[in-house]
Amino acid sequence: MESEFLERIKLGIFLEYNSTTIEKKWQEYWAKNGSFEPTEDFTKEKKYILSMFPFPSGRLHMGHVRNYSISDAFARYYRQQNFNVLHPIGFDSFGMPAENAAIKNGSHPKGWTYNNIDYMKGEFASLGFSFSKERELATSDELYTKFEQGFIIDMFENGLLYREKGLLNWCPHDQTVLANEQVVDGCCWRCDTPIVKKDMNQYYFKITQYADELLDSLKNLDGGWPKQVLTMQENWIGKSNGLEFDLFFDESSKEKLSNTFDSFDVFTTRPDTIYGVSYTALAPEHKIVTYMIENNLLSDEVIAQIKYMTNTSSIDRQKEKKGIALGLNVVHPLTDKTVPVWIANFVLMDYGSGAVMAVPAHDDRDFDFAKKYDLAINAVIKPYEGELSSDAAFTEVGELFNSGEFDGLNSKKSQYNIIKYFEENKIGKKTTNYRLKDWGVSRQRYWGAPIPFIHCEDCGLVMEKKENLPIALPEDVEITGEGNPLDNHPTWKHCKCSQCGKDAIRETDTMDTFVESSWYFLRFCASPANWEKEAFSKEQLSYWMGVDQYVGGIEHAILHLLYARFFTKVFRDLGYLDFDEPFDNLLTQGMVLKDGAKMSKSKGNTVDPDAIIEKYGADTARLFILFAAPPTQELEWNDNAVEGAYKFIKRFFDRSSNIVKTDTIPTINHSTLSKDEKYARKKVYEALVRANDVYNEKHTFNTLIAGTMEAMNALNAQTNSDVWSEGYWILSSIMEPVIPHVCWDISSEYFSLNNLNPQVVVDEVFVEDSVTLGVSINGKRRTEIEVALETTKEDIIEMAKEAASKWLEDKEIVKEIVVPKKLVNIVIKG
RNA sequence: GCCAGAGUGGUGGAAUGGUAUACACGGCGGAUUCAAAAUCCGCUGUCGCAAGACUUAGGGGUUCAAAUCCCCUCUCUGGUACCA
Repeated sequence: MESEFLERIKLGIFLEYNSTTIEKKWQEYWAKNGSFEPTEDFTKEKKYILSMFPFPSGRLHMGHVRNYSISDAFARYYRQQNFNVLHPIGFDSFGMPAENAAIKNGSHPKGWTYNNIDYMKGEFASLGFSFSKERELATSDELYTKFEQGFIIDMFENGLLYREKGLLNWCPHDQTVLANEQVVDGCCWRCDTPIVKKDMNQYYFKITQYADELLDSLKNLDGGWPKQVLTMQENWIGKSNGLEFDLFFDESSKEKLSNTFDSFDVFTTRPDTIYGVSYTALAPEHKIVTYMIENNLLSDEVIAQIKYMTNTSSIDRQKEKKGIALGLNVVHPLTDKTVPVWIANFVLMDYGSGAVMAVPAHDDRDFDFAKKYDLAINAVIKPYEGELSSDAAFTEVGELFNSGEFDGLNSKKSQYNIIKYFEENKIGKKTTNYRLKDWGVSRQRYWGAPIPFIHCEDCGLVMEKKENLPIALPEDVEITGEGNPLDNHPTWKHCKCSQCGKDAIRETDTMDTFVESSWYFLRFCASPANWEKEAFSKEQLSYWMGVDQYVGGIEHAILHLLYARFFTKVFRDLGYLDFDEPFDNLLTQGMVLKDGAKMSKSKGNTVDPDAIIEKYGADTARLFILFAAPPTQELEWNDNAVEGAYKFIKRFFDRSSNIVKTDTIPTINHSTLSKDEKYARKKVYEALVRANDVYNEKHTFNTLIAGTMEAMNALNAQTNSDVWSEGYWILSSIMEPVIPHVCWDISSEYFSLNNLNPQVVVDEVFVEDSVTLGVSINGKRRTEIEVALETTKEDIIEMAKEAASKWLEDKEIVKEIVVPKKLVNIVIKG
């Protein structure tokens, strides 16, 4: 008997799949029913599924679609599993592109931003993402600014925010300061302009106070976070242990410096090489150098060279080692020999103390410099095997010599002894240094949250009163690209001192936008009913946090993810919350490529999500994106494969006509089924088993989709309508997180939406009467045998030998191995 | 340089010690059609007429058995980089 659909295929009649109609219908249904709002019933088990929120640039790109397709699959799955799911979205809406657009086309940053947000909300809806609507927010909302400014004040009061003059990274194009984390290869992370150093006042978050904890608690994230990200953060924090000690000038050098300085301190991670010190080097910005310039102790020519060094961008400074002898000497702390003091361009003022001891014999960098300027190279470590070479520095572990009482020690182990010696004689101490710097957060731009401080002539730097928050941006500004619009505004900055009431000046710097993204995930936990009243409550935070699954791009591995961890720890210490880490599990999705390159406007290889939705529908876009590669890998766009995804959905929709309407899963007597029918059931339940595994553990949606396709192929090879119905009951349930619209449509048409629930695995479908075993000779597969399930091991071996007799002639059988239900391996000799 | 990750058909990828190449794309052939699209069916790792042999970047090792574990080399990707 032929099934109805085979008849229809012959006649060319299909169920017409119209993505637009179906998707619109269900999007309206979800919106009307508030289907994706979490409940406030905190007795239910929860899942907090979060994707990194977008900057409202105007339109979604494929990277966004991938990001939210992944998080939406998680959210929808856990909703099916009866969890209380929080899957919120917002917009990281402050930032320079809004101002750049204003400069370019005269729009107001606010209007530009909120227009974009409206458009992008429409795109989210058309993709069927199951975001909570009630909790949508934009970080440029005044309500958001209000609470953020409150936090800033709290942090300032607790010494976690301070203002200081310092050498800053300045982007000449964007006319603003950048954090170290925002300088990429010496250039601005946004516009690629080479950075220059500028001396100015700036606000800093004291992130270095948390350096140790940020590093140590990375190990608690092991397993939940990709290793790569953990390593990147570890390297970024850059903890190193070593010895810090003072180098004292000799008498004549002290005189030259008019006894203003008698020493400077240096840091080394290689105290074992201390006897090999043959020169020392200061950063060109070092205070001793500055003193010498100011007091005319150096020739004009030398001063010009120093100025050149300090004004060179860090990229150029790295090209060639340059040095200047200062004509000063220090005394070696252990040998009392004099050691010359140099300026070297490779010594960085902002690491350690801006001065180093140099051991050319055992450090590549010091070696290059010594060769160039013909300085002494004193070896003090020799290899355990082989000879020391004079052509290169020996940087391995070896045995100490020419090192006084430490001779003969293993260089690695001697570090402890040498540090101990320095400490006992009070000439130095064990120290830890970090690469991590405090986070500079002020920006000289308009479109950001104002820093809520006031400069008063009498009181100095004072905080704004909390009841006056938010300090909102003025709307009547001119954005020209020249200077800081807040500073140029005629009235905005004039205010009264919050302490003495006298006329004062408002701080015109605004905050780095990474401040907003450092706590938005906490704001989402707040019940919208209380949004006006409070930023969030401890009770709500302790229910929803930490984020069970965070999904976003690897490009945020350091910046955002480090700052968000820092804020969480600060908020904990300020008593706002009581956990240590914000994100329990992190999935970093790969980039979307086309023709092997990242999709970008400048390369002209973008694919517009709206166009794909219009042509094929949101379900096709989502299916392709989740099927083409595992989420953590790069995804190569392929128009043909998109077409393939569309065809699968069409087929999936069309064959649903084989379902017999039912409100419960059909009961099937498995033993009465034909071989094809049994096989189809097995494939369906295999897909179910795989689905649970994928959603909970492996996150390889591509294999879940492949499993569904296999099950469809198997269903297609049989005609039992109960098997069809059961198959669809399960497949439309496990595929709902991926292609929600078409699954809801089928489910409502045939199952009264009763199948979008946890599905029970039926074990009987996996029980088989016979099994095919591979037969291998010496591990190489040669043939196969089909055996009944209860066949004894001996019989299996006999059958295998017979089947493989061709390969066994004249051979001695050494061993026979039977792996139940898998294979037989026969080991032969000769 | 250092640190991490990866290398499987023409392509995206599957298999995490047990029948390598699932699923899909592309290609080829067929059915349907006046024709095309759509749809359906079949074939498709390499060499070979076949029997068969070979095949997971390359080399070595462990094991009855390795894409998978270990060692070496190469290549690619990402991060970081004169960090003392």
